[in-house]
Amino acid sequence: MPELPEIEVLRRSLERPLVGRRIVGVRVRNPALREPVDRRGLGRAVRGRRVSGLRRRAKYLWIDLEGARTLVVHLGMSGRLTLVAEDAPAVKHEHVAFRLDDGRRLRFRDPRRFGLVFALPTAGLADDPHFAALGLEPLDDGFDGKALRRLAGGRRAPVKSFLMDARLVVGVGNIYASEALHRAGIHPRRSVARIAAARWRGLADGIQTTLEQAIAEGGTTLNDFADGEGRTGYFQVSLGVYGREGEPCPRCGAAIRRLVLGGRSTYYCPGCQR
DNA sequence: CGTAGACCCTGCGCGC
DNA sequence: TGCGCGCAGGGTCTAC
Repeated sequence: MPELPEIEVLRRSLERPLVGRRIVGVRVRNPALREPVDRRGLGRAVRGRRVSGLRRRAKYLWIDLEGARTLVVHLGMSGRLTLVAEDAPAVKHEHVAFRLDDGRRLRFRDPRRFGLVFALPTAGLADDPHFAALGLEPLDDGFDGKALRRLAGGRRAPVKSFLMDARLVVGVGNIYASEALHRAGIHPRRSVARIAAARWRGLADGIQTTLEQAIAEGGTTLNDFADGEGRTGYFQVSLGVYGREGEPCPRCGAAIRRLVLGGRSTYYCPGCQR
């Protein structure tokens, strides 16, 4: 479900309603996420604290709290974080819920339970194992062709696998890797050892443009992505290749193909991606 | 070291 | 209507 644009859309949608609110209670209905939720630790870290700000790092949402704590949420594949009325009945797979001081509830729902919910001292975020080894943020200054080429030095992996390796570049998942490569005109299986400097520049641009457009369009809603207020995105309409096997390429008209790379479906245009 | 594959889990759509 | 299969936007771990 969620890649960088979806988490960024979520962050922006929750900023207004959450900042200044106090978390008055936490309910963990099922702690069996990708890593077990620490009931006591989570409650102690967040109960009674006011939200001071929301940040995004890679595909993680950082909810900063007064008192130097940060609530970390990762949506995994199927996670959703939405604000609902406090007395709204719990839904299936609502594993964690945060009660707020304004009569609303922040609901974490995640059928596949690949997501994460935990809290840390804010000062310790950078050193936490979840974040210490993360790669470049594509929307930060300094993300350009040069930086990518440097990262690729000595590697031979297919460029799509390279883009999806979070130790190198963060936030680019299965949809946007295919989309950015299509925009840049690079074949997903091309080895990073065989990409010239000018094409690295085009790829860096393609990644940024794709992610920025997706954010502007509210993210991609294939099945059920929605922001914090339940609004769906519409970037799926702008997808050039993802999920479009057999359809004509919007740029050159050739039939889009699907292949499997690293166990993930990969879409590309044989006409304009080399 | 870099890379490929298995695995975690539930739900959905498809063909039969 | 039901069943089995393949597939799904994440990340981590292991074996080579």
